Amino acid sequence: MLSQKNKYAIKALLYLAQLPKGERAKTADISKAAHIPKKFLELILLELKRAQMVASKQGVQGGYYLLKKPEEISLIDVFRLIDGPIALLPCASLKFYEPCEDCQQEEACRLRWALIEIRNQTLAILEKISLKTMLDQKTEELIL
Amino acid sequence: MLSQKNKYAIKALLYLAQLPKGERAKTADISKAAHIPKKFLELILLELKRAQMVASKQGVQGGYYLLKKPEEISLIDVFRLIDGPIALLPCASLKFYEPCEDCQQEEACRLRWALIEIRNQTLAILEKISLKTMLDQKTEELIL
DNA sequence: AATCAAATATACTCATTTTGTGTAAAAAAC
DNA sequence: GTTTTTTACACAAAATGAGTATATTTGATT
Repeated sequence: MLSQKNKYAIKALLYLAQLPKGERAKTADISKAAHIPKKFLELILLELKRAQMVASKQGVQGGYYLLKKPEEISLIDVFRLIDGPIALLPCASLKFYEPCEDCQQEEACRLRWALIEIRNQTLAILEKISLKTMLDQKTEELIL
Repeated sequence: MLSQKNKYAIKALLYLAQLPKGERAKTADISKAAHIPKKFLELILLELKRAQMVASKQGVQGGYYLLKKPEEISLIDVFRLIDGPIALLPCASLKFYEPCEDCQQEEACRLRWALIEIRNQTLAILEKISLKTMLDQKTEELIL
């Protein structure tokens, strides 16, 4: 499951992505528009800033803005930044690999095989979905 | 991420799936073989039993055994039973649907669209992986 | 029927993570 | 130099995860 924080992060990024070129948004505005607790949002935006996804100006006309194009920020980047590994267990993770404590012979672990398969497929999906993709989506395309 | 419990559940099921026809396994054996705390395992097996995946006999020659064929139990069944929804948010879930509290117009939520897309793809993968699939896997097939 | 191994049920503990809030300082604009 | 906004750090409440403890029930074997 997506953490609340991750959900907030994506919503905030989507908000920034919709901003007219050159404009900035203050946390108060994002907070109100996306229903995100203001102080919590500030924390999240800082993380996004450290990851070079957004930038900010302080002061009266300040605020946050995207540092990359909407098509250059994909869900996978946000997920990894906020929630960490994509894989369902660390032993199957690409970027956050850690062996299982008890695992005797990792190579032979049936579960790990399955989880790596799942991870590979998930990566492929997540890479494809960018902020732009999300904004361009039409209701009709949705198959529920 | 997969909960520890879910991981244990799958490992226990794999163990049962490898058992010679007609044999039963006691919790102590599964616990030892798969490195699962015995009491915790009993809890998990009970859940699997209520879900009709396994059955048990009490008494001296008792133990647990699979109630279905290995090809009839897929990861999706176990995941849903133990960890709940597959979707990354409840608003995108098929079996555990719940609207977001703050969501004004769900139909227009960009994030939800993406999450439903992801869920659909994930479901497809998880349905395909059964206990049998996992046991049949060969090391060479693994693309890391 | 007595005994013993094993399953079942319930409640509880403990640690960690998540989700925030509070306070204060620094930066920029005017 | 005052206002507005970001930044930094510390703290706290709440939820969740992981596992334990204890007691009871069931069923096969002797």
